Amino acid sequence: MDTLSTSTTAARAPGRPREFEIDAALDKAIVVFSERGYHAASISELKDAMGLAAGSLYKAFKDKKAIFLASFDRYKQVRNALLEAEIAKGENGRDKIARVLHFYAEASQGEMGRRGCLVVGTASELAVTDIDAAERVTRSHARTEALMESLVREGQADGTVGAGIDPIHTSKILVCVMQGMRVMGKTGDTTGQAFLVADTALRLLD
Amino acid sequence: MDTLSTSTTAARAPGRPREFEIDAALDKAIVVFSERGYHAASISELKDAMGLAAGSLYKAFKDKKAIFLASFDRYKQVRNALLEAEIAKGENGRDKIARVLHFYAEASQGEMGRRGCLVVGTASELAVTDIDAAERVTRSHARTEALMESLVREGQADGTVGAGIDPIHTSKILVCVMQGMRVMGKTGDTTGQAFLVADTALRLLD
DNA sequence: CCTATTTGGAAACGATCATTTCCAAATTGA
DNA sequence: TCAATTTGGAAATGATCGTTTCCAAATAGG
Repeated sequence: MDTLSTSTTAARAPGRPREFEIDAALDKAIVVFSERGYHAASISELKDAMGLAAGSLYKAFKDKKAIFLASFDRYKQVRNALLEAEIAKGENGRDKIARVLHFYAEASQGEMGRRGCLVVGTASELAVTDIDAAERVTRSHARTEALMESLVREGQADGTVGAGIDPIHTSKILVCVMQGMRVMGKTGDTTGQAFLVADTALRLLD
Repeated sequence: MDTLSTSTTAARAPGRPREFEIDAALDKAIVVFSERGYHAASISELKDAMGLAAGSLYKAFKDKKAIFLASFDRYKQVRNALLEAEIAKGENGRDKIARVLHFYAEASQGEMGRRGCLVVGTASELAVTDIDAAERVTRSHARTEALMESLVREGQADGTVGAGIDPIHTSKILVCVMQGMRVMGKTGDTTGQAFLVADTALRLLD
């Protein structure tokens, strides 16, 4: 609701001021939702992780689903910011694509890998039964696909990606590879394998 | 437990005989678990879908988790049989790999796509918190990876797959692509796209 | 026919779930 | 200083969950 006012110096609303930061609390909720899933994450667990009383939770959010959707949006915002910072370091189209793949490979390993991707988890557990969750997943996939397509075209323009490949088909398979890496990361096989997958995927750009 | 005795003509156990077939009931449970997930699938929902009373369910299975694991094992058995039948139709290594990718592409579309893959769902929802589920997911991934690796080597031997590619790296990325297709299928985008991904993935074999 | 054993199925069970209620505390505007 | 408003937090609420209990029905062995 008033997420915007946290970044401005707006006149404070009447009443006792909130004693916790919404975004910091959501960052804790993201961990719980990611590794336990939506249904297994109880309010009791969430409030403990977020350091809040149940009453305070329900004053900040309408219900459990609202907590989840806010966590999802926060997750996407944070991850997108990190991803774009990584892409900005790239020198050309191919290098930028490699950085995206490595970004996902990194997230698919160790503790973060076992924790899992909130988008993949939402697609698996909620997309069929909840339209709001499904819309967010669809939007996320579409955005990632559009990003990859633009990077492929950038690579073709600067000569680092083969002129003969199809940007649309290639962006679709790259998104599949990234989602698949996150699935594999949940059972955390031996470290380093995700980077092998990422580097092998680059062959699709030749 | 006595899954074996159903296929033999063993002397019947004492007591009233079971009036339903375990495998047929599990096939119904697979649908519920796949599209709702483990935690959202209630016993009430499962017994309705399986056409059983709760009491009968608990005489056939120890608890909800046992129903799930039996469903998972049944799912893998059925899908593996179908997949191997499809592979058997292939004329060479590359053709067999194409058939595997198309098998997953087909499953990633329409109603079956929305229903989802029980392996992917289990990886997302249960792998972190349940060791029995995690072991099954890991075993499934390992098996699929070994299968793809053998097909890559077969293709290299018969000349339909490039001699220079790494069978291990390539099998890993192919598994990622297949898992990723199943994730994308949950939000069921426009039909036919999964097959484009499958065909594009074949470029990894050149 | 009799006992032992197992199933089918309805009803009951305690536990846990998401959510609400209630009251003291903290703030704003008048 | 005095309403009005909002939060923090503990306790209570009703619903639903997974599971068990209970009894009639159906089989096998003797």
